[in-house]
Amino acid sequence: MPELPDVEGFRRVLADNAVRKRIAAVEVPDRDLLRNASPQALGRALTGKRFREPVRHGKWLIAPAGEAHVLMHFGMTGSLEWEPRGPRHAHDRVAFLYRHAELRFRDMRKFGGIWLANDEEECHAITGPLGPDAVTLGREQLHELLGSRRGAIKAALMDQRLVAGLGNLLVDEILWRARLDPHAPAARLSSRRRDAIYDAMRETLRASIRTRRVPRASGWLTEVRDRRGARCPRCGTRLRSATVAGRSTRWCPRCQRTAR
DNA sequence: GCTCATGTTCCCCT
DNA sequence: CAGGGGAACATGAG
Repeated sequence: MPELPDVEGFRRVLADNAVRKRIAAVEVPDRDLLRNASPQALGRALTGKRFREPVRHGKWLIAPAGEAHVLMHFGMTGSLEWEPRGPRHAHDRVAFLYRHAELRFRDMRKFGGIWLANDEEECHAITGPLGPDAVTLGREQLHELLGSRRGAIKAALMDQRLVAGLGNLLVDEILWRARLDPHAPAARLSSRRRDAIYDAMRETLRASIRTRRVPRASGWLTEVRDRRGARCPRCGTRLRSATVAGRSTRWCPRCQRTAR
């Protein structure tokens, strides 16, 4: 699931439940998910400490605790759950134990992970270069970023170094709303087109964050995109399907144009 | 059995 | 250096 709206939801799970409470212990049912620290090192860094206010940047969640920062990335199937102590889910890979509950890092496919950093500099080294977060991105900022970008608009919006937080579903949804072909060259889009992308991004993010995920809502591309022979919710034209920017892509050949 | 999956990284090309 | 394409990672679901 995890795109920006999901991770924003996980940030709230941590912020609403686990912040400022004493971490009693850390348990690691699957150490594969600890990417740069041993279970012992994670336990030493966090036991007896408390998470402070977590920050989300794109699809990364960063929570300071004690002298350390815990970084989480959720890959394709990760999530963060606050649950009473008791039997864990088979895919719980790391558990932060509290007095009466646990914060559980769950991840079926194990593409996600948890990192430990000592300072901000190490955080940046772990996340790699990230563009401005999609939620706080300004209209003019988007225009500037796209202006110097070669290649398809979809590839540009998916590139975390350019804009952080947009994933495959969101980008297809945004381009569908903006009526723009995913293959359209990112640079030299008309100001009208860039405005349409920006407005579609704002609205899609707003609605998705509210539901804590990209909804498969009526009137959205997401509602139909995985059906064979799916039709455009707007005009009924059969959707096109192809790999763009390395990802499965759906778009409407009638309402989404390449033209500037 | 087969294909595909909301992410990232690495390798090889152009 | 910038981008594109493909494979790999691990584990299902249909």
